[in-house]
Amino acid sequence: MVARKSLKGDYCPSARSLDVIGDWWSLLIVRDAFDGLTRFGEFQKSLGIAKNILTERLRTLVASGILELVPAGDSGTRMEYRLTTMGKDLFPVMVALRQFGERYLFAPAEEHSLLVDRTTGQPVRLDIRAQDGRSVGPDETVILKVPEET
Amino acid sequence: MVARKSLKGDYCPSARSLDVIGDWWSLLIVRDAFDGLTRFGEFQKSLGIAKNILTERLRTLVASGILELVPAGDSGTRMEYRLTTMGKDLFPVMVALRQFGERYLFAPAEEHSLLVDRTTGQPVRLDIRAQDGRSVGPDETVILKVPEET
DNA sequence: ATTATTGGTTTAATTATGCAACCATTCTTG
DNA sequence: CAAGAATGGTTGCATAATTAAACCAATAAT
Repeated sequence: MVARKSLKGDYCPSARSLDVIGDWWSLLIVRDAFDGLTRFGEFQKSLGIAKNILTERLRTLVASGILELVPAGDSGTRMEYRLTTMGKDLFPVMVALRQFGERYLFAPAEEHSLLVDRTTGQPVRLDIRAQDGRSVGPDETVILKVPEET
Repeated sequence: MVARKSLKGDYCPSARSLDVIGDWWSLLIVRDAFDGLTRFGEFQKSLGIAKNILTERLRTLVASGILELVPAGDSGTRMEYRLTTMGKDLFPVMVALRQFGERYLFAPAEEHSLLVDRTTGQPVRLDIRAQDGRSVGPDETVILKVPEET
């Protein structure tokens, strides 16, 4: 392996996102962060990830601006990892993954965790809509490519 | 390494999704498939991925039901890889990744490809809404955990 | 008929990941 | 306040995953 390909320079926004959070563990860490976990040990226990890998991933997520290290409230010098605003904006990605998994990766009767509206307790929906409010799928959209710069 | 951890049995739908498409290349292949690519060589050229890895990933995506092999129209015996219905249902994941990338991973003046409504040419939006239509963010939702079975 | 393209497979080298052992600092508890 | 436990790592080694490059059979083009 020469080096894993970097997609930093790709013109496609999805590719750049995957460059930041597209590895095996990062989105699972982010999921746990959305779930309220903040401490190294919590992530490690929850994910069963090797500690050295967790160290590196947390460092990368902090460097990317998705997590930040803030002093833990418990009157000590310990720190905790929290989602930044940028990190919280991965919410739609998590919801989209969840929706896909719910639909295709569980047996009909199999139970699974559920994302619900805090106030009503009802499940939430994810929609992709045109400006006029129509719901659109992949066949109703086109990706406009930006021509190369000269 | 004993083996990369499998998340098949996780009760969290996001985790199961990541188990299927959470590796480094799969979503990039899916992105290209949404972009209209169908042939082995097209993916290989577009992604710069090693051919043996591409072989394995395509096979896995077919086995997962995200891609299917169909006879290519060009009067030969060659096959092409096409998104299944299940594969097309990854559309929201791709749009969410795109939206995140657009917001955070491009310089203000930097141009990027754009997903637009085919009929109007206007950009599309992605929203997460409660049943009553309110747009909800991470702080307005809770994940209900299914208790362990006894 | 000959050559080029497609769609791979195989091999060897390198990187990434995991596990276990270790360690310094901070908490807790008697 | 001393001693042990918990936290949050680091280090070293073994194994798995990824890569580039060479190779190859079947098809397509000339």
